[in-house]
Amino acid sequence: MVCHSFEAVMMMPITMDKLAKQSGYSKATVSRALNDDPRVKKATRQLIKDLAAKYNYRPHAVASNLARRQTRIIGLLIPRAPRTVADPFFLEFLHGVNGTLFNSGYSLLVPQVSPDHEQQAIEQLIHEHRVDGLILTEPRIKDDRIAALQQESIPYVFLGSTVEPDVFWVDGANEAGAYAATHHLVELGHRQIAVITGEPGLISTKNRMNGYRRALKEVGVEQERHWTIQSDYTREGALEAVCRWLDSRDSQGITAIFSCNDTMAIGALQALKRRQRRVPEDIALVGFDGIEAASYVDPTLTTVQQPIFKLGRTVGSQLLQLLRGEVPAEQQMILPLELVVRDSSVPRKINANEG
Amino acid sequence: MVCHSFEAVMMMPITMDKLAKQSGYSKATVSRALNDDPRVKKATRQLIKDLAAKYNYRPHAVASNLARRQTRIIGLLIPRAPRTVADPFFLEFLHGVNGTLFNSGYSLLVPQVSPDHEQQAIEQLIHEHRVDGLILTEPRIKDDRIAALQQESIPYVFLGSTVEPDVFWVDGANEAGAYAATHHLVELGHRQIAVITGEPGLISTKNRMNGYRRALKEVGVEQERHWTIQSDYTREGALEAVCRWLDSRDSQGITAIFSCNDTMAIGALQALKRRQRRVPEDIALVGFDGIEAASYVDPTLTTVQQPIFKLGRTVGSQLLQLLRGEVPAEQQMILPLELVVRDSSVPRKINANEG
DNA sequence: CTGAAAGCGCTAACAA
DNA sequence: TTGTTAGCGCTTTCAG
Repeated sequence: MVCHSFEAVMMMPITMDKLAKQSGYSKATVSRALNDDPRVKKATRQLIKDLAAKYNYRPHAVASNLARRQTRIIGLLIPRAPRTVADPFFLEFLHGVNGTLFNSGYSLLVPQVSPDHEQQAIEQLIHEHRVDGLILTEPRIKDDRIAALQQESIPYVFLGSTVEPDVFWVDGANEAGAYAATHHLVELGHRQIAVITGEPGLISTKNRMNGYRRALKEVGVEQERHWTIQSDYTREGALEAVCRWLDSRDSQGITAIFSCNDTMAIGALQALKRRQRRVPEDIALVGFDGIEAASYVDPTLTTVQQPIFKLGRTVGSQLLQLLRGEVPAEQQMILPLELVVRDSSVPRKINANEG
Repeated sequence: MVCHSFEAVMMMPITMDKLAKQSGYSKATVSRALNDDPRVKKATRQLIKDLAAKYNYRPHAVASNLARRQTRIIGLLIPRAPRTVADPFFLEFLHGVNGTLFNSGYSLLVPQVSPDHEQQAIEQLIHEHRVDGLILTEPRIKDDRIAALQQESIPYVFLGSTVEPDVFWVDGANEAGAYAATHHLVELGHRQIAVITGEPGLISTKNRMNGYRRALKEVGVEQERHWTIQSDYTREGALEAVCRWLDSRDSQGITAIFSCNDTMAIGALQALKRRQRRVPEDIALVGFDGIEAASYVDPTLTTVQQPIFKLGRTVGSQLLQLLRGEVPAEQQMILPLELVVRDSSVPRKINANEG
């Protein structure tokens, strides 16, 4: 009994053994019938299935998994502190992944990995046979996880492009998206455009910075050192960093900000309000990701919309293919992004958008 | 092999059998040693553990679970469409639950249950031995799930109070919280206070409505029929419902709104903006839950703060106790809530809060 | 303190 | 088309 306070006196759930006895067939045939093995005669299968239904039989998932050498569980490793599963981007992503996998009978395991033990946690998940596959996020420029994973015989897919070749990944078009965002500001006449960066070392951060720089270079502007507001992809982090930046000389002359994600852009919005800067009149602001909150903060946030949910679905189905032993048509997939212009970059009267 | 493209030629992971052979002890002793059974001699245990470390041995979780008749997986059933795992409240709750359980070696399984198949999904999870315990949310006034669960010998805990006695649950003080929120509006001089309701049939909705009505009655105000804006706990739903309501005669004379959750309050905020009503000058607004967004929407949202994360932790630890066969000190727990006054109810100049 | 042996409930060769 | 027979890798009596 799992638990004393629950040891009700109930009939044991019926097992395949009993079902075999009852039906007069062998365990093997019962197993085949229930798994729709074409070798068993249609009539037999029907008979067995009816009996199973009658007895309300359910296969014991753990036993079946042991015999099949699988778990039907996928591990999803999401970013480490200070970010959490409560980051809206990852929630939506998780939702997409979960939908796809659950429909194929897989469940998601979301370990809480402490910052320093990620490597060890991965190894443990794999070696203890807790998962059939892994989804990893936020590849880093120098990413130890990949070398380690390549030692293992387990399929895995990254959310985000990797430096290493031969890795399956799905990503949004970060460089192009950041370019579009910055270019949008340039077209509005801005030249002195600051940037709020995410965690350094992440490939996504690098790609977005590259897009930002390309848009500036294109019009002959070189990014200045003090245009960079270093932050960590969190709202709190950006709120503080932007406040400090506004109080310093670094912010002089700046007329626009590109934020590497929406969460930080929302923090920036708060900082700008505190310091009495009007958005977009004093400083225009563009975010990245397209989380839901971007559409209802005030002013509404111009952003680069990622197909977050679809990223989740795509990652999920790539992994499913690998699990089935298929070779996905594409090893790497880049999904297009779309600039959504709202009030934080274009004053309301011009912008047709509704709040 | 799980997957052809991954059938690398790697050494099979070492099993307990080999470990036994290597150490010269039997499988039984090895198992005991690794599980810290006090019966094995200290020296032996050390020897075996060292060997295990040397060979980088990991117990096979599935095999161990089969023998132990457990899964170390907890099912978490969250609300059905139109709400999703992406609801900020549930994300934070999930985070709390996950933290507690993961530390004790449990993982969370979050099935995507289609609206009509919830009952069936629960039964399946249990009968297929996929989970050791369940966490359920949003008990309903007439809740079929409970009768069904009582047939099963599996521990479960609800987030939210139930009508049925003998059920383990953890809840915030909904009635008192709603009372405090409404009373706050009353104290500000409001008398015609509308309410945005969540899904009918949910106990939480009922409790919050009761608190709202009590605060009104206390000052001799009887709730009018047209003060009720029926919605569904979603932002989109509330946005539309409030727009319609504002366009109708029902809204005449109303000076304040109590929303049964923050997500809908944010929708209401959008609706009020669209219809050019100032908040709080024309209409004051109070939400419920205390999701993060409440602190950064404009105006910032007065709300009843639930200890969301703590609710998750508490539910998790109640369940853990049940799983260990212990009897929790309290079968039902009500956590206190706190009114957080922000700009949506009290004009900025009066309210000391910072944006 | 340790070992032998019997499962846990299902799947999968291999035979028939 | 079906049955027999071994497992999957670990835990757990029951003996010693």
